[in-house]
Amino acid sequence: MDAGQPKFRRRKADRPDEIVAAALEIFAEKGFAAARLDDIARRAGVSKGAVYLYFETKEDVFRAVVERAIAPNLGALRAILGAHPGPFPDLIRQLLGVLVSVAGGTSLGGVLKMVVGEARNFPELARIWHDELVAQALGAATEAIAAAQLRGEVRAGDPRAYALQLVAPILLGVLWRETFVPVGARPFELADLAGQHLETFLNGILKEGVR
Amino acid sequence: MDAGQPKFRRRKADRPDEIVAAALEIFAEKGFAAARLDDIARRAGVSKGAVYLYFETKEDVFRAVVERAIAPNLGALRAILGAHPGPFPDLIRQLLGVLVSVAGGTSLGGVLKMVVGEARNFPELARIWHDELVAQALGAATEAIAAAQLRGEVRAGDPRAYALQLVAPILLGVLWRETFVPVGARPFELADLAGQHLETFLNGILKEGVR
DNA sequence: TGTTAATAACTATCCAGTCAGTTATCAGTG
DNA sequence: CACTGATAACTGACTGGATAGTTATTAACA
Repeated sequence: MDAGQPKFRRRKADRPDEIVAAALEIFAEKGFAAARLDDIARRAGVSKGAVYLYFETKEDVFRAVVERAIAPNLGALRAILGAHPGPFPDLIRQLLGVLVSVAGGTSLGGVLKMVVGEARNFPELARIWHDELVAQALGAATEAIAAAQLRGEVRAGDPRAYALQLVAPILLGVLWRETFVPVGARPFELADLAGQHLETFLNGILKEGVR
Repeated sequence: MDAGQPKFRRRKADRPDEIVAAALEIFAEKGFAAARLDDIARRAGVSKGAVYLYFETKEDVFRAVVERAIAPNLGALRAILGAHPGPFPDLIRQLLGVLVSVAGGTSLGGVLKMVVGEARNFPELARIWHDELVAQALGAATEAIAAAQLRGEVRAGDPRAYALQLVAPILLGVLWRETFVPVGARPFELADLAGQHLETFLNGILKEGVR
């Protein structure tokens, strides 16, 4: 036939990333079980057979997606903690800022949904996410809060719970966007939400007279 | 053969509820797609065929589960709003108390997971949950906060965002329990979390001098 | 022209939904 | 009270369709 375009290109180096990226979209849309490997392959511009050149099983693809989503987020977290801590309110402001930009700019929402939805079916993945990302982020925030308590900036109370309170509205806003906005709910503007929450949270957690 | 125990009992009246209860457990564990109707039937103490005497399709069973989970929660919500509002902090305290007891005593967590995880596959169900429960609860809290702002009790700011901030830590605590506790994470004691959050939130949202 | 990335058609399996047959239950009868 | 249909709740084996995973073959490209 005509030799216009070749039927496919051999691009061994790029395929795995492309497949994982496509899989992220499909998994985030449908969940693990309802996602068809054929769809993932098609979205990656490849045949199903090609997926099996790079991954053993569907579960393997899922694993790659979840693990890949950890690295950049962990990077952002480290970037904050690596910087000099500064006064407590600044640190919190920075943390929320990064959380918002990560939530807005990456597929955190989709992955969050996946992890929540498939935790029971893939406990090792939930564990990986917990151990390598969530627990570390929460732990870092917890330590920062505990340190501020020692310095007398922050009220008494469980610092780990304070850390959860800190991130909860943003994460719930993300889940809201993923879950209810597609069926017509009014979204929460994450930046505004974060701004207001920052005010309220600091106001609520700082000791009298520190402000 | 021996006439010891009959192979089954005819209990038409009780079956639907039993099936829905069993389905809730299985769906909450595995999600919609990965749940086998055979498992649901077995857990309900019945054969798969019997399920189809009472429900048209698997989706129909899922619908029943999600809808059934709305009623009691809506009831609890109405109970609060029906009572005289009282001063703002009392209302908030009450709201959080009910949220915690609902979260602890019912399968809110499992259903929450299901709705989040399957929203894209079942938009009508996400819509039902949003319209009939979530939006109403959030709307009610929003109104209460807006009213308190008018009375000068509460700071300026978006009342809807305040409402989200109010419930976020509890809901995230529930999702934490469902997602990460099974893989070894330390749980958040919901009652303690709510107590601390109540303090922080009120402290952060009330105008100076109101306390 | 040899190597191998990639395809496309195939197989095996799993499971939602069906249905013919079985059995609990009960009203009616002797 | 014992027996007997009649009824319909219930079972379990079956089917059809969908899809995870395999493989024989093709074609890119060095």
